[in-house]
Amino acid sequence: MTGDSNQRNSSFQLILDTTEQLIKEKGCRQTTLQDIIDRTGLSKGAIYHYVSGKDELYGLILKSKIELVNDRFQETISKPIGKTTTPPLQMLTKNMLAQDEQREITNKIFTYLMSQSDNPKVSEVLTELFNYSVMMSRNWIQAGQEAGAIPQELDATRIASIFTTFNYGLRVQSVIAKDSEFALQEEDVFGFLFRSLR
Amino acid sequence: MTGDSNQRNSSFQLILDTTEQLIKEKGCRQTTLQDIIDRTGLSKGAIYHYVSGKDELYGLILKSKIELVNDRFQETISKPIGKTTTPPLQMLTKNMLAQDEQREITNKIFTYLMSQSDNPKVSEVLTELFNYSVMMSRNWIQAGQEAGAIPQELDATRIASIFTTFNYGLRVQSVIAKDSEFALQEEDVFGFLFRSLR
Amino acid sequence: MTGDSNQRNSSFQLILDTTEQLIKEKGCRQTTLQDIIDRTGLSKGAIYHYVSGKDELYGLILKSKIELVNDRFQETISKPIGKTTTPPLQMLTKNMLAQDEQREITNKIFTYLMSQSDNPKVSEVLTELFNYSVMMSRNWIQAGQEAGAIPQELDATRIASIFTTFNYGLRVQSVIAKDSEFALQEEDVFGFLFRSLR
Amino acid sequence: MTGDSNQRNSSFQLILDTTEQLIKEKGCRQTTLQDIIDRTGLSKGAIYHYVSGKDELYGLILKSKIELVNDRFQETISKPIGKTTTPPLQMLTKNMLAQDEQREITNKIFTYLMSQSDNPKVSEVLTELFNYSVMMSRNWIQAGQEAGAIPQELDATRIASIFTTFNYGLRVQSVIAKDSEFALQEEDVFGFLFRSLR
DNA sequence: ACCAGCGGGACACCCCGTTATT
DNA sequence: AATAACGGGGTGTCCCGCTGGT
Repeated sequence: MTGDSNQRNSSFQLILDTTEQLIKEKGCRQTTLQDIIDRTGLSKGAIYHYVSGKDELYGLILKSKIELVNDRFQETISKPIGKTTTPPLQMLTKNMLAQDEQREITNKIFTYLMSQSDNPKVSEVLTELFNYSVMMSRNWIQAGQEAGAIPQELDATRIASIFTTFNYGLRVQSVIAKDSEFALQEEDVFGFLFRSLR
Repeated sequence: MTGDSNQRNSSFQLILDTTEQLIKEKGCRQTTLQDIIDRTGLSKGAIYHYVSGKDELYGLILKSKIELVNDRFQETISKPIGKTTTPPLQMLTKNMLAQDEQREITNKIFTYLMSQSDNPKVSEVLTELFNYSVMMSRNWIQAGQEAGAIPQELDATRIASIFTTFNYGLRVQSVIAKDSEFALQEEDVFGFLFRSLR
Repeated sequence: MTGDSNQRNSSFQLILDTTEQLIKEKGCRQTTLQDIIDRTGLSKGAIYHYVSGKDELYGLILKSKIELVNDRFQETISKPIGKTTTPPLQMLTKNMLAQDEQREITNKIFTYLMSQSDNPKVSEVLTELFNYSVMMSRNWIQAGQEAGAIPQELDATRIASIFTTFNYGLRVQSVIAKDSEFALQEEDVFGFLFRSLR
Repeated sequence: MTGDSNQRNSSFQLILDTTEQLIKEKGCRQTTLQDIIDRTGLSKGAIYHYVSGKDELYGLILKSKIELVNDRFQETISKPIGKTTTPPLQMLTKNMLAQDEQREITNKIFTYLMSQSDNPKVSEVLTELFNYSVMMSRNWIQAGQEAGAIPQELDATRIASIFTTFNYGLRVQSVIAKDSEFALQEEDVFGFLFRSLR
């Protein structure tokens, strides 16, 4: 009984995990359905049974990644914050500039999907993601306001939009100008965030 | 001789213009070589004679667009600026949020190329573009500083990087969240720029 | 028990009716199992529980349609015929040239199955159908002979074969040359039938 | 020069001939592009270069076959006909009932295309073919009339339409009821044609 | 410099039928 | 009776390189 349920989940999860790994290794465009077939051992039909195509597959992975990040984030802000904004701000800064695997892969998928945004389904996922990001950010700011660390008079939604937009800018930068002499450093980003919250 | 050379140039320009038009109509991915061949009336060989493939072609168009924008920008800042930063800042704001054809098409190509950034040639073009944008922005800020409109003690390069990054964020936003309730408005962007320059 | 049986019948009938409707809307080839699944709300397994595949399903629908037509026909000829052959001949003519939904749909299924006649099961259904048509036609002619409307010396079976063959020809014509200037008109068909029965 | 031209023709012709052979062996539906690729040694791209798909390919083969048959027919009727209609009528009868390879293969392709007649391109080919057949038939009848073998007062076009339609009926019969006890025999068909021309 | 046609390989989408399970 | 998971194959289409001509 659970075996069956696991069987199903395991195939689907296998597709997700395998694809993620392949994206990590080869990038989105270079990862083909054939690659996924070869590595999962599943057939084309089996994969098509779970997802309606590459776009949806990538969208699902991106979503799950984002949700994972958010869960971690929620955990963090649910802990009591001190009087100063500095510690969480620094954490946020690091988050935005992180070059770890998670951010790397979400960036790859994100850029790939952006280039497919003519597709309404894709566009929808992307917009949804943007809104979700803003709302997450707003939650965090409001928590900061309640804790007295961020001025009450600031419009949390606006600041959240600005943060999110800037964050996307950083994502772009990390893709196209990773090694540029002009790439933003931690102190620059921190300063930007700090000034925005005064 | 010049006739011949002009002939070539005109063919080359024809390819560029036609492709741009096609991108406008169908998007980058949907535009095929066959489309370009059909509409230009040129042969595949002729196209490959000028460019090494679709990516390079798109890169060239993007470059030319950016240069065109910059030329206009340079013109603007070469005119004397008044004592207040406001007027040029407002212009900049409008520029960053513009939804006109020029920005639309550069966004399309930009997102397309970003998804191809595994290709070193593409990546190079993109980085070059980023650096170019930062340098342009820096020029503008320095001009502002010399005119006394922007405080001397600000690091022009850093601010330029932040502006450029934010600008890319806005580009992303205009692609994925054009109609989101959270999309940034003119006053938000203006406020952000203004605060950054104090 | 009967409830259960009715349940099954209703599922089976649902499949038949839904498929017929889909064929009417999209044609045979364009109608996919997925369409049937979506519209019936049944699963693939359920469908395969009742029929062995698309071909058999279509065959069943075709058969039921033909039987329905024949039932109506039998009814008609079971009524006493007058001295002249004209009225039933005209009716037959109209039948052969009818462009109504029934004939439309049988034509669609018929042409589809013909293209699958490599399949022995399909071939069998088709041959059966042909024989059935000839026999039906013969019944009618014999009734006419007994009534004295058709000369006794004619070989009913032969005439029936010729009628049936010609009828198939008309089916073909209605599929491939519906609007051709050369398409047969009612008077042509009537003349042909009339001359055959002298 | 001619070598180049031949090279092109030979590839194209190879595709046509190979496909015809495959249809003969496996039938239309069972013949896949892969089969054609394997046997011709050409690539999918090469085939796609010559034809726009299976439908067009089959249409081309059918057309060439029909034209070939017509050429032979034209040759025959260009020879002087005697006073009686019998000899050419018998030839026509044999033609209509022929079970030779030519008729076999045109039947196969014809039935296949009929099942695809939702496709406008296919439909067009089929209608064209019908009209062509009627016109060929009319030519023959008119020749007979001029030679005095067929009564002048008959409407050649009408008779031609009836012949053609009947011929299609015979094609259907040869596909679906080849071995039926009711299948028309030579004498039946001859009788039908003979009576039609009185 | 420019044209023309040929050819190769890859990929995404989609579909049908079967099997394991309940 | 009915479901979900799965296998495998087919088609259309694309991008790009090659060769020979002008």
